[in-house]
Amino acid sequence: MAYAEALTALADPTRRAVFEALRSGPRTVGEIAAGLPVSRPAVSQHLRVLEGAQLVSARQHGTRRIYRVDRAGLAILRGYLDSFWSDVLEAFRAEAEAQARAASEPAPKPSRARRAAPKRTRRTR
Amino acid sequence: MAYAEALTALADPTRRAVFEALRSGPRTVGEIAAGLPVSRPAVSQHLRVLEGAQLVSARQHGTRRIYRVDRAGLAILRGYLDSFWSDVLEAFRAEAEAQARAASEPAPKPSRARRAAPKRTRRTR
DNA sequence: TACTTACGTAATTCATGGCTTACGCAGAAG
DNA sequence: CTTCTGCGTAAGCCATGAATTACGTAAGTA
Repeated sequence: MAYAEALTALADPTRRAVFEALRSGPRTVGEIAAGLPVSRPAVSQHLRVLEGAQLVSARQHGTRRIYRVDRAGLAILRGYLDSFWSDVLEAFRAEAEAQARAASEPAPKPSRARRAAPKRTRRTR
Repeated sequence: MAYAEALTALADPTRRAVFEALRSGPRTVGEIAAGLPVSRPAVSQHLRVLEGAQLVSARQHGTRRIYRVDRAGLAILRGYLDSFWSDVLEAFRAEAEAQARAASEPAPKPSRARRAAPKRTRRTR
């Protein structure tokens, strides 16, 4: 379920901008903040979230922290989307096949019986 | 920039659950809501957001609306991550090469001059 | 025609979280 | 040792948005 953190992290536009700032290579916090319309502490907070999602990692170099993209979070996210993608393709295939099978059958009654009505449970909260 | 909407849409856990409910095939709004701890209107609102992100699409069938995964949004998202991934790999390669070049040089002075200090602009908002 | 089903939409409430300022701390520099 | 730089953290404010209830509507059904 690690992809959840990555998706949450990348949902915010500013945080995505922080992430994109590291796209072309490592940067310090100050460098990242200098290119964005938010304060440096805001960038620090975003970097913490990104780090928690394994999307970035940091190394201390003197008094400055150098952040870089961590491929782990990206790999997790790509893996999730890939599995979803293949599942969807499989579902499409199965659906098309079922439809083709139904078209070649005599249809027991022309009545509009689409689908067995699922058991309905009361939903309140 | 369409990937932004997709990321925003998939950031919410409930909305992700709605999306996942369509992973194995088309479903009606009521069916989706029956499997989730939220009300049916909530599911409707989530589906609207997902539709705006091109992650799902709907077809009317009598009185019910059948939602299914739209591959467009997924493709956009995967494309964004893929391009980011390759950029990151390229940045890593360039960095490793620069580091290897620096290691084989005489190093003009053992002083700790790491990097040219970037122009500092006041940042407040 | 009246009733029921399966929705979408509007209005409202309330929690999440993003941003700021203020502060503290480690490391380099003098 | 003192000063400055670069950064993380805390507290507080405020906007965004997720959920609910109430309502309206179109399409099947009796």
